[in-house]
Amino acid sequence: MIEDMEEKYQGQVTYKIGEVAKRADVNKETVRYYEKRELIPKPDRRQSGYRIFTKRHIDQIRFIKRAQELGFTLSEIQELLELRINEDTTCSEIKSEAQEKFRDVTKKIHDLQRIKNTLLELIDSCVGDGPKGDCPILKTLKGESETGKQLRK
Amino acid sequence: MIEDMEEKYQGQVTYKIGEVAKRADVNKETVRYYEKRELIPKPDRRQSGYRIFTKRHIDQIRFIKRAQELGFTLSEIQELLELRINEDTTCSEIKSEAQEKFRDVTKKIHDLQRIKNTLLELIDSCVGDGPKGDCPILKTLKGESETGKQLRK
DNA sequence: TTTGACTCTCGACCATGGTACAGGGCTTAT
DNA sequence: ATAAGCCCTGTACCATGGTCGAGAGTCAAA
Repeated sequence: MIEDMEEKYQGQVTYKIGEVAKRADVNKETVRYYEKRELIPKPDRRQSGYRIFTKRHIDQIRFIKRAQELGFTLSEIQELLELRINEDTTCSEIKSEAQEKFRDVTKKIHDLQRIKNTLLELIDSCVGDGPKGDCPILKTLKGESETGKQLRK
Repeated sequence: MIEDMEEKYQGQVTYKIGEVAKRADVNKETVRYYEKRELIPKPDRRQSGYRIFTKRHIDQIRFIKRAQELGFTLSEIQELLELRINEDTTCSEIKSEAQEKFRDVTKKIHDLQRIKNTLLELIDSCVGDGPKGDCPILKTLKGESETGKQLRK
């Protein structure tokens, strides 16, 4: 057991939380939050209680951020990280996670496309003058028109 | 002032919350939630405290559900409903709300499309055999490859 | 009249991804 | 040695859109 954690990092570059946050471009609170959610390895502590971070931590936070940009949720990222840690994990398992996400995203685009088309129809159907009484958009939302029927899945 | 609300609805079709929920295809709790959020008019009460709903309420909940399908949030729907109530509201105001939503949706589709393309690139770059050590997907997430640079906005 | 199904309120809880204190304790440069 | 500027924990809070349960009261059919 190493008692003095500060000794363990002699000669290594370490970071305090503020530095980590800046380098990974996140909020300090976010770093603590990721630690709590076990998305990054639990950092050692100085005797004062200060967290001792290394480059690994920064890299991992960046990893998380990139995966988020790809639409992975934090829970999914957690799975991804577990795969990464597990020695037996194969490339194909990671690939299939990515494929599943791809399918999710594809579906989401489809749904939005449907919504977009309906909105467009509504907008086109509305001349845009006169009082709201005759507004075809409201009529559709009320379920009074033909177009409205398409809204129901 | 009407003291006996039950009298007020003599000869009219009224509904209790369970019936409303069934007809509008939502949870009873959702109906109460909408009332609390002022998305539906406050129903009168019987002497027992039971809510008295009419067809108007059911229609309005359906309106809300349709608007949700179009990607409006409850807050936006609230605005829409306020427009509807306001006598001075014109058709063109409603139209421009719809247009704004259309722009939102279009942007969201764009973002997702970007994500989808990146995922596809990643998937294609990975042969899918061998250990995870060389997995190009992980490498990209780690920021080790060229593709990774595209991930950063 | 009894009994089962319904309704009431109120507060807590769910997931998601954080943010914002308060009230302390360190650290570091001057 | 002192003060600014870090860091710590813990808790509460933000938006979003609900859901659930407890404990009590009501309604309606047999």
